[in-house]
Amino acid sequence: MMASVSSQPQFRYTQPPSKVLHLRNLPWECTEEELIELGKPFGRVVNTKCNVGANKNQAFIEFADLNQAIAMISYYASSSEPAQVRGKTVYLQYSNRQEIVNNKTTADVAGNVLLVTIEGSDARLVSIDVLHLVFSAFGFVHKITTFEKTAGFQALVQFSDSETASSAKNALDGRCIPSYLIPEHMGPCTLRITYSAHTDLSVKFQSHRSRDYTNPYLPVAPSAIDGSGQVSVGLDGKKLEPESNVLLASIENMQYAVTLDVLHMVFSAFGPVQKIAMFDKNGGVQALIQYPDVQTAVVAKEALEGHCIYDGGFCKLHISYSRHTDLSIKVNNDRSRDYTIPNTPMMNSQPSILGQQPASAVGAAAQQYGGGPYAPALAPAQHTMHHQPPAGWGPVPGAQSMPMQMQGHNPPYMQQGTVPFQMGPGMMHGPSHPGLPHPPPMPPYQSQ
DNA sequence: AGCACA
Repeated sequence: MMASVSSQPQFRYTQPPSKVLHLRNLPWECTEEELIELGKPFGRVVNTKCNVGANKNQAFIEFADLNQAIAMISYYASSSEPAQVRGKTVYLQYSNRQEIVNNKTTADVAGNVLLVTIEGSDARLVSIDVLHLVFSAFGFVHKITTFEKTAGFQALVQFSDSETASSAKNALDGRCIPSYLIPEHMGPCTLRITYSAHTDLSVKFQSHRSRDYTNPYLPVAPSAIDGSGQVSVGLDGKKLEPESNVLLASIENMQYAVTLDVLHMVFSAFGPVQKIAMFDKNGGVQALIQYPDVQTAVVAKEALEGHCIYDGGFCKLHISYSRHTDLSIKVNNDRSRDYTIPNTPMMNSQPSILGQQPASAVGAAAQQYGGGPYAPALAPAQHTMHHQPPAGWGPVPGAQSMPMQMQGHNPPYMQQGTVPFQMGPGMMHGPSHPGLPHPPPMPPYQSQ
């Protein structure tokens, strides 16, 4: 006999699982949006096709992953409530196809990330800040990445949700960037917008090509296109970030421990450091460093941005201006310290971490800056985007084993005609001495 | 119940 199934079985059990589901008994003019809504609770719907079949009341839903399709089938297999669209029960089964084939791409499926192509002869002169400004009018922009493709200059703009992204797309697709946001000599820049298949962009650090605005310690550009003074200054990609006496340093590729004292020494090369607060952010370490004045912070930022605390691209600093002006240090510990409080035990808590006191280290390093043995450590890093992971090799003293050179990179810390690496007192040369920094090759302390 | 070429 027949197994006892309900009078209207929603499922056919003979189909092998597929990430494509076949739906039938749909209301007559079911939209793709309704299909997405139906499938959304179970996973990411990457494609749909509706109005298929003889009576145009069938459809397909394709999930990103087979398990998501299984989840939907499984749910409704045991649910007392059948799957419904507009109150009408729809019947689900695995499709006998493995993917929906149509001329639609993910670019037509609404998502929270937009793929923006900037058209125009001067398209690549459009800065990421202008893009941020334009798209922020529709909601909080989480991240932006820009890149050059055969299609031209493109950007991925990430919103919180597809609704916000859709409103931006609807308003901006085919439109030009407002002329007051770009210099007069630039021709019109038209935006062509589709949906991206991305849902969360990977932005490793802030740069002129990519930004992550979800970091609360980074300045946020004006959220509306209001024509105020700030909007015209974003073309160099930097000016929207107001200067501050407090720097936000994030540490990339942190192979070695970077302690509060290391940071204090590095940043003290430019002037008195008043306060430091370290914290973990997005799986990395960041620190806020407070100077008494903006000028000192500017000098420190300019000198340190993109430089590495340790050789071999380790512990690369990315520095921006914080919106803070005075840090609130509640307790002095190994993560936060207020150096302006006279009776505070500063180095005492970790008496022997440093080979040298910061001041002497700075003095010793000062003469070396620009070509001496210590210079490599904080030379400008040119490969800011894609460092090779250092697995398998350690920084070994001696020119014969410069790993980045061996990998065919132009080692950013190498300076022509100089001995690339020499050991010095207190120098860091491998993971066996974590916490020992290079003396920072900084300009001498300037008190003004 | 049924599975498409836009």
